Amino acid sequence: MKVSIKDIAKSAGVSHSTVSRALADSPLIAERTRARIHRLAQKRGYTPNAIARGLVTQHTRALGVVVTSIADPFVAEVVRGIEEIAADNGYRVFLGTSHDEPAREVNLVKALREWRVDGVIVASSRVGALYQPHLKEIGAPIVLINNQGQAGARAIHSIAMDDSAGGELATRYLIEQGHRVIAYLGGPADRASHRDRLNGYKRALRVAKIAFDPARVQTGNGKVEAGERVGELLARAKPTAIFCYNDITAIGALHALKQRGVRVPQDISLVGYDDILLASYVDPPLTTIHQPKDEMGRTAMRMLLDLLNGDQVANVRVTGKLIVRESTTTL
Amino acid sequence: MKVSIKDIAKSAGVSHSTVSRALADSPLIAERTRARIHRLAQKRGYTPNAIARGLVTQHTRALGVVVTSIADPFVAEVVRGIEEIAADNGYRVFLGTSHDEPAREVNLVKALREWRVDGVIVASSRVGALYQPHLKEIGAPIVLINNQGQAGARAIHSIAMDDSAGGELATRYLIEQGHRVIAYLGGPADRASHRDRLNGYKRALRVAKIAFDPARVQTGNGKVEAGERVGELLARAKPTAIFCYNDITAIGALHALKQRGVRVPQDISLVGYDDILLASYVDPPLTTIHQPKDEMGRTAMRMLLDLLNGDQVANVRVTGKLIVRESTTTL
DNA sequence: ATCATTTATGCAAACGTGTGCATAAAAAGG
DNA sequence: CCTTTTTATGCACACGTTTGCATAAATGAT
Repeated sequence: MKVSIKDIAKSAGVSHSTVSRALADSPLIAERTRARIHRLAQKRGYTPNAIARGLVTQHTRALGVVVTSIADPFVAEVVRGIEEIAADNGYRVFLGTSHDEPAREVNLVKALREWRVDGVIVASSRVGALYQPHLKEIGAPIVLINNQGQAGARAIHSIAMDDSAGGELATRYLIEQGHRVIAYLGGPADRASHRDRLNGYKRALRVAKIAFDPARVQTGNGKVEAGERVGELLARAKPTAIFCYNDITAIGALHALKQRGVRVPQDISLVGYDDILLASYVDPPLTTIHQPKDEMGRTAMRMLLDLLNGDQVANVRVTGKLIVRESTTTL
Repeated sequence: MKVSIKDIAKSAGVSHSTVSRALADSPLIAERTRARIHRLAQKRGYTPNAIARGLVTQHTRALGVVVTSIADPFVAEVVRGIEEIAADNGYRVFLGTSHDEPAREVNLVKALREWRVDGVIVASSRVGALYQPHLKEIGAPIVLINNQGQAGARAIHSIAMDDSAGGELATRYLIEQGHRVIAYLGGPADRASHRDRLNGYKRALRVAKIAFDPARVQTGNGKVEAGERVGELLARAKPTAIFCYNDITAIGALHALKQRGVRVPQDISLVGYDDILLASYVDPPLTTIHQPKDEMGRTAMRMLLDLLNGDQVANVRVTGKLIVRESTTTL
């Protein structure tokens, strides 16, 4: 049986309110008794009960963090950033993974409501149709990371990568290296990040007055297989450079190209996206767009803290940085 | 303001106890009122307050999961497994990361006590000297994953990789491929997993009647840099094969070898450990020891469930599987 | 119709804290 | 020394549930 505030009150011969105040270092309590009670609590190994405290104070100092899959390295980095700042500010993190399964999603939201979390951060690649309405019912501030939500969803705070800018950055770099026939080996057609990166790609072409050719674009699933299907794109578009939806896709492409004897970057330049750990260790190391993952987590958490503090916060849009490695060369 | 059990009691014209029982589908309540109350609760958007419930029932259905770093792909997979089973059984997971920093560790343990979690899973590469005694104070069942705890620490449940068997497995394989001069590019000297893998390495040599030569062993930090220092080992021991502490180290070695024109596996064979995702996508893909990461997480969680259920549980020891890829060849 | 059961509901205490208000004790002011 | 102010403590209620026990209503048995 855990020792409670009443137990130590009895030992000290005071009321439990005095103990409560003493432990909270309230100025109402005489220094002598305060010290005495602290010592006693220490000796008895007293630990305050966050449950009981939460019940009366009406806040829990607990946060919900919901992600699709913690096994995704991108997500893991983000969560790392969140947890770091949360811990530093005395908040606890409830982790929930949805795996994009509706059943798990509703379960998760229910749990967060039941626990009366003070705030929520969602780092879900897809904030489902089902999800969004449920979310606001939680009745706590919410920060979305990289949400795919339509712009219409206001009153919800978010921090997002500027995928459009990233796509443009990557493409412009290739153009500056002298490339003119640049292909885009994209991701899932229904994903906003894919569409935005594609838009950036188009914009860069437009600026450079290069005509956009749909034959130079191919969609994929964002996994290795998508990259391994680079052959079709090659045959159709005969590009000198390929901008890939993400590093994983680029690595798949690298694999396929190597097998058919196409050298990277001598024969073809390759640009990825995300800058996952892997990117610097494949051969050749990938030129890519770096996403500041843990920094995004930290920023999201800081936004949430401001929100909890009642402050106004502006949505944040971060731009990726181009990391030039050895998978690209001048033409 | 959230709607409470009393609010809907008032609407229904019954006492709050009746509502409580009705919502819990107690047989004490007449079917008619039960249904009526359920409808009402639904309409008013009632969500039970887990805090209040926890206070009276004395259990929270919340678990603490403490890890060193969620950004470690190994850990992430384990956590994924834990979370999956936990969620399926109606348990919530508090995630805490220690980063091997004592200050964070004590903070974490304190938080877990305060929250009165029902159980704890620790997947920390190092369960510090500081840590262990604090842990038992939590007063909840604990399952350790891959704990470095000395065997003396009984009454604590654990699931662990048999690192010794894994080290032997890897080394034996290299021997079977005809290698005789095999080096071990190890991890941190104070880590049990390092020592165990080293022991396995030695045992395999002994069985094959190959003399153990300390010059063929080098410690590292388990990160890429450790692998990049493979040059020293090469110069000193001139091995035909290297068994690496983990895949990350192996990848670093791969890099360094490539830079100095040493071909893998033609000139030297390389074996990793862990089978992280990365392992199959580097060039050449790594031969390695596969650790069933998410399965370990699931098993740990099931052990904890048994413990919570008052059942007796036996410690588990799992053995890794050898995955042969292209970084090794016969001599 | 009367009493004994069964069934359905309400009462009240408990979980461990925080906190406004009352009050006792001590200090200050005259 | 008496009143006023300050200082330190206790009382009691609240937070939202669950649950043992009492009780009222309904049913059944005779």
